[in-house]
Amino acid sequence: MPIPQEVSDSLEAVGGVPGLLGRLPGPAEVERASRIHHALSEPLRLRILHALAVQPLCVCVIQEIVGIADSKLSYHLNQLKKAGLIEGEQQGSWIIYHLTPLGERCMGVRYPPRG
Amino acid sequence: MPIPQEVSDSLEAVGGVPGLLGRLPGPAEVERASRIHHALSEPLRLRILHALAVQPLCVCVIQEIVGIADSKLSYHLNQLKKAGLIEGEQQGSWIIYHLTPLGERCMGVRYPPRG
DNA sequence: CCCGGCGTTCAAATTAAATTGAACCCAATA
DNA sequence: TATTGGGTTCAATTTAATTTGAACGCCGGG
Repeated sequence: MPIPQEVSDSLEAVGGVPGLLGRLPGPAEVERASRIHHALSEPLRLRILHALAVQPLCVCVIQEIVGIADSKLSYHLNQLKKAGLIEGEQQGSWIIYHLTPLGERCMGVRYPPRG
Repeated sequence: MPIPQEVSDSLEAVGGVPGLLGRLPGPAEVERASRIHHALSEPLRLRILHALAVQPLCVCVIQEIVGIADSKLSYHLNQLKKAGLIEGEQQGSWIIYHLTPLGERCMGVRYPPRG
């Protein structure tokens, strides 16, 4: 009795472990998704993204919204940028950040409770 | 000239910073989402979820699929469980893990490049 | 009852991420 | 060109997450 019937039966149907392995996404796709999720895994960064989902904002206004030190904010903005979720355009003295298309798609996903 | 026109104009339209703050989700919702994203932020865990999206599996089969030490696997399964993405049912000697409804919804979301 | 397989738990060590404050760069303005 | 406001960068520290291996608990078969 190697493994439970319930498992081995359906595992047969997909070609065993090798068959199942063949159905999994490749490393590149998995790592891309994990990087995006990691960027989204901090409340502070989610809050920034929600604000930018309303409209583009310069750093000083984002700072008012989240209420943290400059360098900390800059760090998190950079994390979001590296993940491809936001971009910043220089406008004179200011840098105006906005969501990228990827960022917008991410903000469209919701995780309601008991789901 | 406090902040850029482009920003201040649209900011006016939503009621300034206070108005924008009112549009943001509350802390509970944000923290819930961040916990889910954190669980999804590791390639190993994503791989496990993809496998479970094909069919329920006992730990020993998951172990074959991901090829890591038992205790490490157990740690990551527990992270996924705590995030509400998977559940395990004891079947005799084995524990069979499966996606929760939330887990299934999460696996339906994709992040293709250049999006 | 004892033993082996299946999986979890625990504490210690490692590694990764976030925070902090000072220094810095750049553009605008006097 | 000196100065100020807006943001970033850097190195050092702190904190959080992951890894590792040994010990443990549970169930089922001799």
